[in-house]
Amino acid sequence: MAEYPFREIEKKWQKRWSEEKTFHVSNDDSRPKYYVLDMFPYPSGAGLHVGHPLGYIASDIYARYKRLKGYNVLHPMGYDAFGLPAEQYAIQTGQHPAITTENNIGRYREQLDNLGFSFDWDREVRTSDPSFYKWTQWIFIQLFHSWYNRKSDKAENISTLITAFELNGNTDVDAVSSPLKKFTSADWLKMNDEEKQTILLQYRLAYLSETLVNWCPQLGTVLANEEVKDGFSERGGFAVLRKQMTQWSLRITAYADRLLKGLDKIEWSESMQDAQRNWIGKSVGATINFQIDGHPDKKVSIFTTRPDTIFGVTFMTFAPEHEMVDKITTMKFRDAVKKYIEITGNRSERERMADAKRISGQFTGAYAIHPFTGAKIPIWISEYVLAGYGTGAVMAVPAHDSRDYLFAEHFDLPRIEVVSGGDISKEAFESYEGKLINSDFINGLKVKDAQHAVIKKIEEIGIGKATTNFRLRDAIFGRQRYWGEPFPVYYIGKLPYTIKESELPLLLPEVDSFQPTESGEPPLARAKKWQTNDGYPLETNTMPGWAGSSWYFLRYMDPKNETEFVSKKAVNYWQNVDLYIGGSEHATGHLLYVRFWTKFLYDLGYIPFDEPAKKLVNQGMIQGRSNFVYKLKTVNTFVSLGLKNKYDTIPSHVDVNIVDDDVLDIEKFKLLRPEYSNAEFILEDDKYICGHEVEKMSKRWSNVVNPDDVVEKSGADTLRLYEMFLGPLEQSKPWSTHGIEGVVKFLRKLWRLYHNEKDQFFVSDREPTKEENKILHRTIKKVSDDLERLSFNTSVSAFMICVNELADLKCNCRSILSDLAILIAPHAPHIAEELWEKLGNNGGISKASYPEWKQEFLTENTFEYPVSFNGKLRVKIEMPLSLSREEIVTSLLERAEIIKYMDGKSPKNIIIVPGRIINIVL
RNA sequence: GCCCGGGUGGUGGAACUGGUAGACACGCAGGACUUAAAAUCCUGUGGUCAUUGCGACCGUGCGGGUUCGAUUCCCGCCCCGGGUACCA
Repeated sequence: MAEYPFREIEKKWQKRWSEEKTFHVSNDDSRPKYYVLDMFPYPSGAGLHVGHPLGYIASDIYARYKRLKGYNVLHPMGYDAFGLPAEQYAIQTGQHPAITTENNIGRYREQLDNLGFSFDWDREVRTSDPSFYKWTQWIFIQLFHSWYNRKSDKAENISTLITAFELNGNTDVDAVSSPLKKFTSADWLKMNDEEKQTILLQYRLAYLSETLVNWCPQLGTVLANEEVKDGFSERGGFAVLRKQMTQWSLRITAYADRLLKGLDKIEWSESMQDAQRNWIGKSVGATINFQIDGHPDKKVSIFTTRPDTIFGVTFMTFAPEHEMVDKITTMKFRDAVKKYIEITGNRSERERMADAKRISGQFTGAYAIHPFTGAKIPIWISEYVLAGYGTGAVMAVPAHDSRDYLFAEHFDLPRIEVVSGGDISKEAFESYEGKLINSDFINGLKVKDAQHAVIKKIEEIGIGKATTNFRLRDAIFGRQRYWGEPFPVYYIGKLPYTIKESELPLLLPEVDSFQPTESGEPPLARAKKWQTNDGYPLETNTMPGWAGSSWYFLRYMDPKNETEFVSKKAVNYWQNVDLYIGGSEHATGHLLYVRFWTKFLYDLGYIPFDEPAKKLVNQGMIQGRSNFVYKLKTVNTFVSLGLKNKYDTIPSHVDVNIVDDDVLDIEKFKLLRPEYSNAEFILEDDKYICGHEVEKMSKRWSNVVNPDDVVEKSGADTLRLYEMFLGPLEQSKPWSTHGIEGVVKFLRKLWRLYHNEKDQFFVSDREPTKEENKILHRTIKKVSDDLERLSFNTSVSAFMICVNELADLKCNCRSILSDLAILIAPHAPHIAEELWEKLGNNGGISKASYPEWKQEFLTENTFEYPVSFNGKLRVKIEMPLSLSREEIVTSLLERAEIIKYMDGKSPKNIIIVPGRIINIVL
């Protein structure tokens, strides 16, 4: 029998969907809306591999399902088109990144089209397109002209801040800002414009500041914290140094608490929420001021989460960069301190981390005074205290903090036990379970109560207060690169101003080279006339990769709008994303920033919601399965895996596309490279068996499998079903085509239900039997339940069971097969469309409505009860479901097989769960 | 170290609220059709013992516990994967 002609069918329907704009979505629709979004890809030169579509297939199935269920579904796709790889390529080859990007997008589009996705391509966005980045720049301008008012707990226009300054200076303002001195309204009114702007800059949500940044010399740019992994750049793996630079930052810290609280009202996976919670890192405690011995005018402020342990303080530690170090270090220790600061200051991020376990520090010769006991507390400096967190200084309590403990042990400093319950001769006792001892007025209190008591006391005597700290840092927002959004900013002197909104977009200028200038300025400094009409110089930094992705989900709603980033009408209709699917690697980058921008735009009243996505699902990674060949060291001979231990060999990766089930295609291998053409092989069982390993799917490991190849061989519907059938969406798994044959067979079997032996379309108009209805309705119920909880793998099994059962009955009943075609349309849209058309329908299956399951076809009269004795399953007994408990017991005790297992005993208890199980306890 | 996720047949996995463990599929074995192969179809397939039949026992990483009943809940441990890293 001929197999079903998937190549013609798939091409035919893809063409028709595109020509008829089948998936075009209107903003003007009376149906309820549903927004299904994929994280848009960065179009790399390598193209898509089979791992990329996993999430796209899942979201497409869901979008198609929701459409059949009567929703108006927004399901768009676009490209995160600015980024480093295209630019690195430009530096190497001189080809403009716009061209590289355009080519790559073309390739991506072809590959996506090949899989039959139901995207509305009229809504495509590209972050590198001026009509898109015009609005990225516009949002930046809004950030620049906003400040965060703690009193209203939201962002406000900077004009409200200026009004406040004019009335009362900044004495009455509660803002999230950089550190600032207090000034009065009189002070403010006396200031010139430059002074005023300098102060306002400290309040803006987009601001310039001189900070310690992650500098990557090889990439020639600064990186954000989440772009640095283990001291190396995430892209390229280059070393990262710490460097002091003036940089644009976004004041995401203003939103720390709201970003944390917002997690409770969205349906994101627990691990994703945890990752964000940890990254935000809220800790509640107190700041306490200590006087410095011999410096009555100086006090040092420390942050602690354990104010209860204040009587256990035996020394203090400052970060080496702490501004007070220089002022308090005594003559005797000056040289040693200077040397320590030098050594630690010059180390790269990588060295510092590698050395994290080594304990180092230096005594300054200075002492702090304990506020309650008056004791002199030695002040040390050490790398383990970070300048950027809290106040950059800690009160060290070695008995109850493991880092302080190790430090004290190393430098032979005393420890005082103040919370009972541990053994501080062995290790620090960090538990909250215990009572305070050796602690004056808090003796005998529990930890929590002691904390409150200490905070109350320090607030009373004015030496400290309750404080909350966040680990989250403001996000550095500039890159010294070409291929990104230009800042809509110019400078008068050192002060930044934004260009007029009417002058947007500020187009990325042409440059003669994509390298930094000789004086080390970013590439934009090469552009001719990179200045305003009035001759003021424009900013030469560009925005980082995550700028566009922080709001792109809004643009899809209204992608062609030239007067607004999104119209009120569109955003009020579509609201936020209902289901967002993407990789978990974006937990602390994109997914935090997009939440931040959403909250910001909400504060300004531009959008009616403050979370971008109600529900988020992270698809697992499809890993590569690499293959290896083993070459003898001295000669051009390759030895099969099982025999390689007998020889001295060098393993090397071999292209997985010429390996089938670990068996190497020797002829193709010989053609791979000239030096292989005369290679010799030592085989086992006449075959060359390759070694294998699971690695990331990457060109570098020759283990990339292109979806186009799978589609060519088995079809798009097969690939879609197979990727879903592999296992739960969230789970990572290595790619293997081992089970794909099962899906191929399934689709053939489905096709045959609608055809006779001669492969002619043939269905019957007779009424369905009870049994056929039962199979159909059970499947409708199962599949829709599975889809609602995104259990795609089990929905595929349900289809297989259904088709197997209908095939056993030789069912060719039109009404059954018609509903079945609709059911499977989300998963395998091409074959479903074809069958739908053959069934005599016009207008396409995506306009059909999803069948409803009916209880009447599923209700059973009897049930085959599994009967256990003491929990061990022994027999199965069929019984009517209408029986009462008593009738079941009576009926049971009459049966021979039951009596046999009773072994003459009388049952202590008989547990009956109707329709489930019977357990007889003897 | 800390925080998540996970350990189920030869393999991918199923079992949704504590109720028949191993659905579905791959692989393997045997058979039918065929000159042959492919395709298709049928049968079997967790382990051990018994196989003349019934069957019996063990079994969801390991050790305990709760329960009539535990892959599912609780306590302790081991291993694998991911995130994070001196955050006071």
